[in-house]
Amino acid sequence: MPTPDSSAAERPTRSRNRRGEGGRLRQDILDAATALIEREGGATNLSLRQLAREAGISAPSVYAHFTDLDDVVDTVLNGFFDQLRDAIAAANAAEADPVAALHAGCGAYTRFALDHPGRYRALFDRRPTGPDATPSRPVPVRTDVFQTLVDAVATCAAAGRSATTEPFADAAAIWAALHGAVLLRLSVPGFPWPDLPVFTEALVTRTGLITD
Amino acid sequence: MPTPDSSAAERPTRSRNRRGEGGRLRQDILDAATALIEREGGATNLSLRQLAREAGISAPSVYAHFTDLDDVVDTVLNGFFDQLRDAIAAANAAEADPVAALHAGCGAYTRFALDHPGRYRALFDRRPTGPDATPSRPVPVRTDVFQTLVDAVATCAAAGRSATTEPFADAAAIWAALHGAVLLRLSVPGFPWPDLPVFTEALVTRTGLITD
DNA sequence: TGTACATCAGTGAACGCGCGTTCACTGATGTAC
DNA sequence: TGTACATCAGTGAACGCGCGTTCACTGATGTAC
Repeated sequence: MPTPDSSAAERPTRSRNRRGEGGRLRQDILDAATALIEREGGATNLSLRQLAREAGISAPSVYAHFTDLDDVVDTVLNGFFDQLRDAIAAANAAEADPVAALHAGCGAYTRFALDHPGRYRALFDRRPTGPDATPSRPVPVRTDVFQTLVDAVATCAAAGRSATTEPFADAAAIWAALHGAVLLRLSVPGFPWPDLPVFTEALVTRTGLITD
Repeated sequence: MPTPDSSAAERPTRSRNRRGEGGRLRQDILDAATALIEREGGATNLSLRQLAREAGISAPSVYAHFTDLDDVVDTVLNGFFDQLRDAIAAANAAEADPVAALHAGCGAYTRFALDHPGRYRALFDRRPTGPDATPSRPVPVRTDVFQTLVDAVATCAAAGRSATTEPFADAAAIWAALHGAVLLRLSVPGFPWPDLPVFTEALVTRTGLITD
């Protein structure tokens, strides 16, 4: 019995798709990218060869389905944004009371981030596209995800449950607070952070000027 | 007149230090790292050769003063933490009124972040050091910087100007909100963010349960 | 004052590596006759 | 039903590049005599 050849792990292990089913590799590549982003804690430093290895194919095979590594990442990130938006919307819709709905949506937001830290980081880890900077990552942050939050705050205000006079600004404040709360937890893991749900609820109540 | 040789730009241009002044290169390397981090918007992807190019020296020269690229980055980041802490402390100390002092400190925090986005990102852009992850960046976040904030909140509470019953937790909430506010601005530059000073003040007032 | 020498600051070439991308190719699968 | 062929999914080798790190070196500066 020969010792396992470590370079064999680099060889494609995947069995080929049947004719007409070549499109399945596309999904496999996206799944591999997701797994890799989650494992690496972000999309920075992701390489095409690493992705191919994860998917069990050779590097050039990626080009049959995507123009670029950026193309893969763009597609994956858009899927993440959809997942996040859907999670928030579902949590929101499950509560009849407007304040409970707001809290539920925000809770879903932070839960998504802490359950999938790599995904969450990848969504917001953009380099500035300044004059000198390389335009490496063109996908903008999908601000439609944020709209759910504005609506939830506005609904609270309409029901007389929030003292806000500027739902947009206050929703932005909540968003910022949620973002900071989860990112700091990820960046400073050794810190004695308070319990997240309690923390989030207090934060939303105060920042959103929620009243009983 | 020969056309400028583009590879000549890669050649070291720096004039050598005199004997006994070799330590000056150390500072030049740190300055180059700072410039590069600021220009690149973070310390991720910083390379030793790029650093040497920026400093006008050859790559191996770095080893005379640092064990590693990580060693350079660690040193620079610790300096950034000092700058941030000093900026907050100075703003804090300039105000006699405890609430004004808290606001001033928080204002200094967000100003530092937006004035030096690359520096700020570098401070908090840590990859998780999980089982599979490479332990590439060992510098922990310097939480002593955060202590200033806890003290400022506690001082407000002692003066009866904050309704907080948990200064630590509420200071953590303020920190998270500040962090999110600046990072989201950097990550989502196209968004119609409210004016930062106003935003920050409202955020601190609400999250810190500040009273008049 | 002159000179041989030690030291110091830093260089340049070289190594092996992983990368993105290209190109000609292979061989299994399905199809036309 | 059998067979020649087109297509499709994917490979493997090769390229030039930037990287971290090593090593022997160079040549200016200071020092001992």
